[in-house]
Amino acid sequence: MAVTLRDVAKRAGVSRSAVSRTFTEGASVSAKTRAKVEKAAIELGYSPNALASSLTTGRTKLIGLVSNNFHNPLFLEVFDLFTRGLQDRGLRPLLVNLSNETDPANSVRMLRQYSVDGVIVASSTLPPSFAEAFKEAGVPVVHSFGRFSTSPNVHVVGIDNVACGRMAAEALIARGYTRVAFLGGPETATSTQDRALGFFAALREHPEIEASMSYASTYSFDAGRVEMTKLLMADPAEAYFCGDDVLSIGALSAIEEAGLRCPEDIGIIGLNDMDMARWQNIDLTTIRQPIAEIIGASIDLVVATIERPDRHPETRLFPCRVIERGTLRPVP
Amino acid sequence: MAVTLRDVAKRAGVSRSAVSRTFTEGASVSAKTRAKVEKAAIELGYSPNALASSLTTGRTKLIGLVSNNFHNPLFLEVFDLFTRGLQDRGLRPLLVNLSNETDPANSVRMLRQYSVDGVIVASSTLPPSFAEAFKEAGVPVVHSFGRFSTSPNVHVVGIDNVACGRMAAEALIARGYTRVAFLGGPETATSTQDRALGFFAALREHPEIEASMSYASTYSFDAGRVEMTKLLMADPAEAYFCGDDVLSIGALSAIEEAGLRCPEDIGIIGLNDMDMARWQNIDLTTIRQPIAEIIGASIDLVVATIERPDRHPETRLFPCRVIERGTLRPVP
DNA sequence: GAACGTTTTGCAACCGGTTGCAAATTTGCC
DNA sequence: GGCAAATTTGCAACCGGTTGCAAAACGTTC
Repeated sequence: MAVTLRDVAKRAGVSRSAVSRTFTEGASVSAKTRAKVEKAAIELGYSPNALASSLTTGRTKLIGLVSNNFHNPLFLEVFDLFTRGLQDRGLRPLLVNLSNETDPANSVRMLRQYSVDGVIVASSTLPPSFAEAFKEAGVPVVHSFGRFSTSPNVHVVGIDNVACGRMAAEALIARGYTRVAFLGGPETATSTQDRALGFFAALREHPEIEASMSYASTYSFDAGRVEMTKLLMADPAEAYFCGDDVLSIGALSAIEEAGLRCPEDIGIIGLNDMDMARWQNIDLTTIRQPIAEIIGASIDLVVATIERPDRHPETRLFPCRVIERGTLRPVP
Repeated sequence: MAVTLRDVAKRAGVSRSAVSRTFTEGASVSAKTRAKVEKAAIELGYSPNALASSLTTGRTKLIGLVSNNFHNPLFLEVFDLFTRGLQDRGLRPLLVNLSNETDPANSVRMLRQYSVDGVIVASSTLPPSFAEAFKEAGVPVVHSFGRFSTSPNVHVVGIDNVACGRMAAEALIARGYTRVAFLGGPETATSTQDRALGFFAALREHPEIEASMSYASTYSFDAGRVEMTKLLMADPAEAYFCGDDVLSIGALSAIEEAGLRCPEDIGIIGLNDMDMARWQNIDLTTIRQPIAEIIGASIDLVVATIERPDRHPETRLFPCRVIERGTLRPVP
């Protein structure tokens, strides 16, 4: 069925090497044989077997794309950008859905079996050790949306979540809120931990402001709604920094359901600026995370690491900024 | 760096064949050598190279997952289910993002280079010819969410869009609307064409009901909002069947923006029942498309076709049903 | 212990490519 | 046309596995 190198060689009347060389960049072939080979290849509908060649070259152009975020609409944008970015560089994404798994062993084994050239871990909830497991197995790896560290063991690309927490606090303070709160994602998510850190650090400089904190069980609409409903029954704060946009939207829904209005009764600021945040019926004030830049840098970094595996681990952080929309009252 | 069959064989003091056989299901190895080999394999951290073995076995366990829907939140659910479903069967998804490409030639070539065992085309907008190109290239293929045909050339799994259009019309009629309309997706999408067909077929049996139609430029929030805004400026219908949920949400936003209420002033019924449709601040009445079943069947079918490539093309359709929520007035 | 049937084993060829090397061809120059 | 240098070519070995086949080892039975 499949047409191979040998078939083309026979038809073109040349050796197999000649055929191989016409399909390898920068190999030594005369114009004449190249023409013969190309003609035969087209006639037979030949295209080289990438996996067979990987055996000798050691490169598959396969990149493992590992994620556990298949319920946050932001990640559709993330997958879109990753797949397009990889394709543009001639690389192929092998997608791994972690679901509830947190042990890297299986993923490492599987991706090594497929000899991926590199791995991108795209998750803001997995611990650094997850990506490190790939490094230990000798697989070039980049942790996208991962936890910032000054002395990282693996490449990390993302944002400074501590700074974002601080930025959120300052945005609330600037708008004159005096009773604020952080409604975080899951307590175990590194992103939530860091955002809380920054949020409360900023507030420590403003002792006059009352602050509290609670956790949603996941980064999801339902969890945000449930948690906010609970908060509304007690004595809610004037404004909330929500762990991310989808959590914010859940909270907004709870507020509306309770017959309250946003921002008149309660303010909300999210984080991510996912596509949906600008939908007019949501119109969420949020902190933009520059995902296109993060993803571009992640791909660049994994490619660079494939070329020089001993490259020193690096952290690349991108600045975030507040996107002013309709869920916080304006700065006075 | 990488540890190979030969290393394990040497350490275990057996032939390479013996090692290969201990890792192949149902091969003939004595308990004694198996134990020796496994011990050596663990000590060296060996796991077999899936791509090398694919050379002789002809199976890579790689499945091409091709889609052009990276902006519709429904497809995050779709990718989640596909990746999990494939993983559960020991298969690996190689993701292809079509973006604006409609010519299958590139995808076919690329996926053949990677010797995928099969391909799943997940799209409700691509024409049947797209999936057929894979079949012609000898690659087992299933078109998920594809156009229903009584004499298909390739396997199709999805819903009967004509029947859904009819169901939508009947739902509106049953609720006493007398001026209705279809706000479709892009005119070229097969799903929109078929839904329109069914919608107007049902209305032909009710000549007393006024009906009209328009197209949104894409299946997206913005397109739905823009189109509905335009419609509201003229003389809008009492109720709209929108091409899908995300279009519906855009339309809802436009309605709200115009100071109108739903369902009091205008009714909306969507299609898909994506996760977001049940969010309380959206609460969209819609027609549920059973995506988990569709995806499960698609995987089963591609696996079956890999085993018997000459399998006769088949259409598997799953029934849809109306999910009653808050954007249509109740049945009297 | 011999004869026989079963398992298990290793050899060697193969899957579809790549690549170092030496031989063959071409090119440039006088 | 002759010669040296440069380019192109094919051979053969290899990448990391699998597998048909014949030989070797094993287990039974008498």
